[in-house]
Amino acid sequence: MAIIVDKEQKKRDIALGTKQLILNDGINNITISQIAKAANIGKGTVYEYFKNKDEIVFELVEILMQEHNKQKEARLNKLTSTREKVKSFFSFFYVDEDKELREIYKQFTAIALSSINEDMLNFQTECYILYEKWMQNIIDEGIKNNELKPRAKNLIMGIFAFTQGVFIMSVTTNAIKNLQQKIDTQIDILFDLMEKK
Amino acid sequence: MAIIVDKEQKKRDIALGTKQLILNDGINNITISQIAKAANIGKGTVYEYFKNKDEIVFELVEILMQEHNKQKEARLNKLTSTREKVKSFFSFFYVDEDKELREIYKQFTAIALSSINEDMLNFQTECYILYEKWMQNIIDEGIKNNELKPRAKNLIMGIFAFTQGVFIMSVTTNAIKNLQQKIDTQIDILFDLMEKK
Amino acid sequence: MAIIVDKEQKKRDIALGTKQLILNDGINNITISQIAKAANIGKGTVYEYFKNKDEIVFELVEILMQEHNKQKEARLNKLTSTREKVKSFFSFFYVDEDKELREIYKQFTAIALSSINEDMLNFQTECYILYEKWMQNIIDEGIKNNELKPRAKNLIMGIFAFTQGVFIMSVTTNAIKNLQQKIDTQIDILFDLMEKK
Amino acid sequence: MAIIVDKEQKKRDIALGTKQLILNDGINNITISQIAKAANIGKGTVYEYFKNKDEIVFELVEILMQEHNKQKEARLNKLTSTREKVKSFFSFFYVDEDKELREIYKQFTAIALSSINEDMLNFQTECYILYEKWMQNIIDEGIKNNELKPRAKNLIMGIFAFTQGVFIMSVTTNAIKNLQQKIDTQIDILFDLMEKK
DNA sequence: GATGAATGAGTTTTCATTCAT
DNA sequence: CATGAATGAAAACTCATTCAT
Repeated sequence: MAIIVDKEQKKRDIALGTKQLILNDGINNITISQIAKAANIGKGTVYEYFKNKDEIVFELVEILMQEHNKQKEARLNKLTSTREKVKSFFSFFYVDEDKELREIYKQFTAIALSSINEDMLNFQTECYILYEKWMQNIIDEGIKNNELKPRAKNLIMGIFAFTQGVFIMSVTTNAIKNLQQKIDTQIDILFDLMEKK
Repeated sequence: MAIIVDKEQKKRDIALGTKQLILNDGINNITISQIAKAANIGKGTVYEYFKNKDEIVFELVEILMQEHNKQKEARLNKLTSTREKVKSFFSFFYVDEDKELREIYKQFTAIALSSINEDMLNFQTECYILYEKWMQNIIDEGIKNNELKPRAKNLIMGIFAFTQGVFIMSVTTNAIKNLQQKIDTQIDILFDLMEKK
Repeated sequence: MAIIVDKEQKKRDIALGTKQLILNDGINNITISQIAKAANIGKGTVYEYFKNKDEIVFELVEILMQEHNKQKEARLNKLTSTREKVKSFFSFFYVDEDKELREIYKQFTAIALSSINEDMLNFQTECYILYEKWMQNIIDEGIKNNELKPRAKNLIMGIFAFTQGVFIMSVTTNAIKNLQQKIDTQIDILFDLMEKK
Repeated sequence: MAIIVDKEQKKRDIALGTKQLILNDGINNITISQIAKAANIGKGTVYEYFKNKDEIVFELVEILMQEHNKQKEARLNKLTSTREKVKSFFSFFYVDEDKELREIYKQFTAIALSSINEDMLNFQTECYILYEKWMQNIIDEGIKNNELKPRAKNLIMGIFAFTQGVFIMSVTTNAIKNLQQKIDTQIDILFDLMEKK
């Protein structure tokens, strides 16, 4: 039992050691040698834990995602109004605190777009479902509190696609100057439709 | 006298020859050797026309984009209602006719996300501005025809981000089952708000 | 006849156009393309005049050498004392005026050391003989003028080897700080032995 | 445990394997492939030990230099008269025993002349300083033994430049027929001035 | 289990030379 | 005569993966 825990921990250590490497050089430009060195292990040992480089990145993203979700929850718990909660929810795309994860998310999305595989597809799907449910609960609570009209539920989901899209556009063009404002405005428009006056 | 070659045409030919290669194997998996073979020229000749592989992909995307825009215009001209025009405008993301360009667009976006450079940034920005103006004109016409309320203009622009985002989600997750319906529904919601009854 | 002259002139033009290229990038790093462009002719045309790159360098060195010798003669004619004439003779190795030719001489010597051929050998031999005779004449004149003892002739020739050697050392090590002083001192030592008091 | 390899020894082996290759084909005409084959290793392995071809040549020159210096010392120890010691010291430039090193020295000098770098400059400087000190000691001993006049020290150093220069001339021209005689004569002239009668 | 030395297939890139016009 | 487009051989270099210890 203890050994299994150790093995899991070592996988995490290797993956986490890769984080700075990715941030500095980009996923496509790092080598197994660098990963091994960053984790203070031999090159061959990397293969004891991962089948290939993509798996390491995958492990890293999973770890960071979990971490991020904990922080997200903590941040959300500090807020009371539903509007603020929703804004905080999507602040991932612009807030300085999430800069590193955002960079890795960008690179991970690039991989997903150019060479998706079953595992990544399932992982991304699970993530999406998790966030959708999470958002669902926030909205439900707002309805229960008499903050929002019941039909709010139907309107809010498009915001996922919008934020994702406007983020991609902000990264790949010069046309989106103030991302936070763009996202917040969109949320405000929706809430003006959804809130009970 | 020396052989006179239309350098621009030859660049186009090489780039177009690369298209099937990219569709089959993906940008990251093709070599200059393959590109040369596909264009029926020597490896060295490729370098007479392009500094590196990325430039070829760039050239190809530019050519296909121009082609696509001509077809887009033709399709739009056949339609009369603004609603249908807008739907047609964003049908790029699901219509079978644009499948190939969509695949290349995906891969190009992947490059943009993982290693953007000045040229790509400018190109993508120009594209975005072009499409925004185009859409602007469609809406303006709808307003002029008394089809739409004047404030329609302000509402429609978020649709770019939405379609982009929902497309990415449809490709990277299993959660988006019917992309066309998702996009059309969103457009319908907006038009129900914008149309004069 | 006129055509032959033209052809010779064109050869000279091509070679001279190569000079700046060599000074900037080094003989090993310039291409036929660059040479053709510098001479404002086509790449194929270069081959009408030269069999290969080495021949161009060769032609250039011959031209510059002739030019240099004219200037050398002019400089020497301005001087009266034999000692000053000898110093001026070897000032090639340090004087700012000859900097460019010195750089090309360096690179030419490098070629000679790594891959000498019959033609280069003959050319270098002729150069050496020319300079030896020239120096001979200077010394003879000094003897005729009763400036030098008759046996001076036997002593002076080692100076060729010395200057050549100390120049190579000044270029390939940090140990030779003041090349002019080193050369002049050596000449002074010899003249103190050779001059009639 | 992993295979333990004496990395330094392996570097030496690779470099030494390159020696015959250089002697046969010249530094500029050998490839990494050839070097790998000569050392009975894979191409990639070469890069585990050296960053590029120049480094290998460098390593080889350092090894051969050390070897040479040991032999030089042995030869010198067998001699008693200072004159003979000095002649032996510079016999490197003509003696058959040092033919191979001389060829490599030639090619190394060619590299130094055409594309010197910090490391080569420092190496060559160190070599020069070493030999200068060595010669210094030989002369000092001659003075202590009452063989030479004390001022001998000042005269002898020019011999380095002379031998270097006359060697270069013997290689790049046909004008130097008997190199050994030229060098020995020069040394004799100096000793006639320096020796106590 | 862990290691890291060894590998060689695979890729990019260069450029002197040719030759059809 | 002049050209410059086309070439492909040849070279450097990379790196994921293997495997003997």
